[in-house]
Amino acid sequence: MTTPRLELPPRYDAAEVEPAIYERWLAGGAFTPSAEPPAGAGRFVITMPPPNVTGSLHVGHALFVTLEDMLIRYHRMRGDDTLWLPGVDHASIAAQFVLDKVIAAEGETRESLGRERYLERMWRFMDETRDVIGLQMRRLGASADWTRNRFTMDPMSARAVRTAFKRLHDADLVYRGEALVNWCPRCGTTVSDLEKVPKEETGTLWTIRYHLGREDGSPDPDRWISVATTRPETLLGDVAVAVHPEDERYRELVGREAILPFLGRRLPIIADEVVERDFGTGAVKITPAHDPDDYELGRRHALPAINVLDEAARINQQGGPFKGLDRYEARSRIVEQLREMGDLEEERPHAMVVGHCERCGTVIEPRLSVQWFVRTAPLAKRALASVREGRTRIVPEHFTKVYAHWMENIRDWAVGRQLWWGHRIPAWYCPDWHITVSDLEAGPDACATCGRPAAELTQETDIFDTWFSSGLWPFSTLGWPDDTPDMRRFYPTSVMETGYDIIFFWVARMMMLGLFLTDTEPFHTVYLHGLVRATGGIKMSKTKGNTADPLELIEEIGADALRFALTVGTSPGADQRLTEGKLEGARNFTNKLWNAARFVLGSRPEPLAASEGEPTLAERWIRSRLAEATERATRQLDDLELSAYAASAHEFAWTDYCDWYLEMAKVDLRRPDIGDREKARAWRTTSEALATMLQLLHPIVPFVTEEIWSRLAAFDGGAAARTDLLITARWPEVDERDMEAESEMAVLIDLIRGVRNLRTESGALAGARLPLTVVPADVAARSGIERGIDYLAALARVEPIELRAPGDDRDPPELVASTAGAAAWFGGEPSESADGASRKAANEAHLQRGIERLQALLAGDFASRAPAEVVKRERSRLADLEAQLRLLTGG
RNA sequence: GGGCGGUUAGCUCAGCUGGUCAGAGCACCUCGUUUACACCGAGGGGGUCGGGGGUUCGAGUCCCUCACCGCCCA
Repeated sequence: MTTPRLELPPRYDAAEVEPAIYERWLAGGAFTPSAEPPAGAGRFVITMPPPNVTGSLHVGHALFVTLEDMLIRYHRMRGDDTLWLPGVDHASIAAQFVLDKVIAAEGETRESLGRERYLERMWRFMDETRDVIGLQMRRLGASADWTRNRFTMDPMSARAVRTAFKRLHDADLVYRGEALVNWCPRCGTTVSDLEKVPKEETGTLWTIRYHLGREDGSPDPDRWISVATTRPETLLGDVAVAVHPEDERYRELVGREAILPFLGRRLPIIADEVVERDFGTGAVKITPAHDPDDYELGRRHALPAINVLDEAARINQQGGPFKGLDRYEARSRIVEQLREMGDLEEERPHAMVVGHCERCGTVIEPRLSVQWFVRTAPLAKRALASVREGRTRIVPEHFTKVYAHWMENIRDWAVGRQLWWGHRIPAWYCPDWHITVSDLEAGPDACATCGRPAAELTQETDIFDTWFSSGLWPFSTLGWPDDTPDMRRFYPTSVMETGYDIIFFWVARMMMLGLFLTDTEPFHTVYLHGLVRATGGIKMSKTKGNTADPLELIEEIGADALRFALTVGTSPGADQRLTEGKLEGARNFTNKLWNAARFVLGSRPEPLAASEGEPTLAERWIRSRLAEATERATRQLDDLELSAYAASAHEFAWTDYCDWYLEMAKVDLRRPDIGDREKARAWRTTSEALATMLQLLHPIVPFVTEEIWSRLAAFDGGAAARTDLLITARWPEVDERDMEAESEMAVLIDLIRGVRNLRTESGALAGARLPLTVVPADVAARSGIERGIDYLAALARVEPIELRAPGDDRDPPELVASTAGAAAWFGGEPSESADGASRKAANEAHLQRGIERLQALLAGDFASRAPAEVVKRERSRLADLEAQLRLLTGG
């Protein structure tokens, strides 16, 4: 019999294989849902969290692509009507930041170009960038429907944004008002809390004397109240001094006035419970226009708010002598002059947290301005109820608390941004400042209030916060507000998979807007992944420092390995560290699969006869294990236990299939007396089990499984239904288990392990074939061992084997392998090693301890109070241990 | 200040509704070139599950408390 030699290299080369496989999937149209939904199918839809258009693939993207792709591939194989809709986000502030740098190199600025030309330039820039990240995602194997690729600045999205705003406005959920916002003086816009990065810094805490006012309003040179501040320049906007109502030091001063240095403004001294008595002097200056806490306090006490900074954070005309100075310049001048005046009481280093602009690093300035707001309370109420009542489930569950806490304390949402790149707020002002909101692309015909013609109206210059358009993502991408076929077919979506760090900024907004606008939860499950932390990186990519570049990793170890490593390491809601060890292990796994296939393909009998005969124990066993593995994988994927799925599939492939089954299959295939038909059957089992295993593994390691699948299809003349691509193959059905085969094999595996162990203990040569005596515990064990005796001989390297009657344990030597199903020892010249006796003693002691523990347990309340089933299990464990001990001691 | 997590083998982490749950991978030690794979195979050592209380017949698993670490919100 000739075994055909295959042209497969012994090492799997992912870089060689992967690109071609992706092309095959694309060419097969595998990513796009069929024109008509399959009859009777379930539905599974994910709208991909749109990455920033200016970004490039990082390891966080790699994680989400992997997790979503895994779910999508699984459901596609299940036969569900499956859609994974990709897209990119226009990222106003990030895009402007990047473009500003580009045009700076060309000697231009935003202002020099003007809004219109700047936006034209931006659109050209978008032509270069908008597809980049999608193309990078394909390297990971993302099986997204690129025919439905969306962009948050598409006309489709623009219309959804206008419509959403109009509907919110019509429902009185939108207003224009004054509020304190995070202002980036360099970017010239409001930024959200998300875009404000807190950094710990050592600043200075200055203590300043505010002299008390006399009757005539002049400062009393001898009496003052001291306030502490880290931002002295804001004193120009001070309107009061506050103390705690129960602070004895200041009680008598409450109700009096202090005089603001430089400007002579009269500041009432007021009492409020929010003042921290232990901080600084216990008296604080109140600057409502430049501090969030002061703003709140100012509202409670009906104080005015005086804005002293302009858009570039320079002191404005309110700042008297300091007008025109930059905030930091003003700070030092003010400190200097206070010192000269003798009113600088103290100056000391102070650890504090300062908010910086995520984009440009500039210190964020709280600034009072007029903004568009969405009234969130009614929206949040519904969004909270959806989660509370289980219509949308958050995974992991404990994030429900985080979500609820935020929804319960929600603040109105400032949706305007003072930027150019984005969706312009569709509000128009007439000369009398009447506001008209329109969802028409061309804007309103006339003022809704006074009827002035469109020509007299001017549109709001602010644009929307980028999160406003991404908040509409699950439905704007499907054609909302139109009643499109996609809306009807794919909405609401199924799982929103994203990072926990944007639960408020994105998930919460999608919930609120989705419920309000579509009257249904936009998804039934929110799966929150964690962050991928820094890594040492894989050996060969040290140039990048400690950031792992997914594209480099894919080059080195393959997309499958990267996917596998990321998945095994992930746990919903928790961060992970991507280590070199994990990456290597994952690469080794793809190589293991490759080599298992190499063995199967290489051992195909030539020619391949028709199958005949009853399956061997190994065949029955692997089929049963496969049934169990299928059941498990199905349940884990259904339950979103993605890391557990990857781990169990790995375990099955490596341990059950490769280590045990293939080794036993070798025994079956190489039986000297085997007929062609029997051999064909045995081989087909290896190949069919491999095929099923590939199906189970495909969602996590799609490339290598597809590659093997195609080679198997080309090579396996007999197997049907394997001609198509694996990506569109059906997920395996769960077969019946064969419990007899499984329990017989369990005894056998246990015994083989025991004998291998005995070999080490007795110091026998690893390669030497030794005679073995086996004493089964009972008849069932004996029949299993008998059936698998050739496996025992081969895998434990023993022969001949004397298989005795159950319980026939005459003349055991010192060293005995003792397992639950059988005892065994080497026959012939018992090779006694030096530590044999102590080994035996240790084993005896171990068994003895176990027995005593169980005896004590069963003698106590346990026997009467624990469930019968549990007691029974412990009793049989005890019996097992006792039997093992008897064999070991020869009595 | 409020809230939410975490603390399990040298490292990275699993352990669902309390009852083989003390595990996996890597690392480590010993052996091994049997024709899929040394990116491999066989065997092995290693943890009083952060500390202390409590509930229970029984607790990494529930409750209380303390310590340390992290994140979010203010």
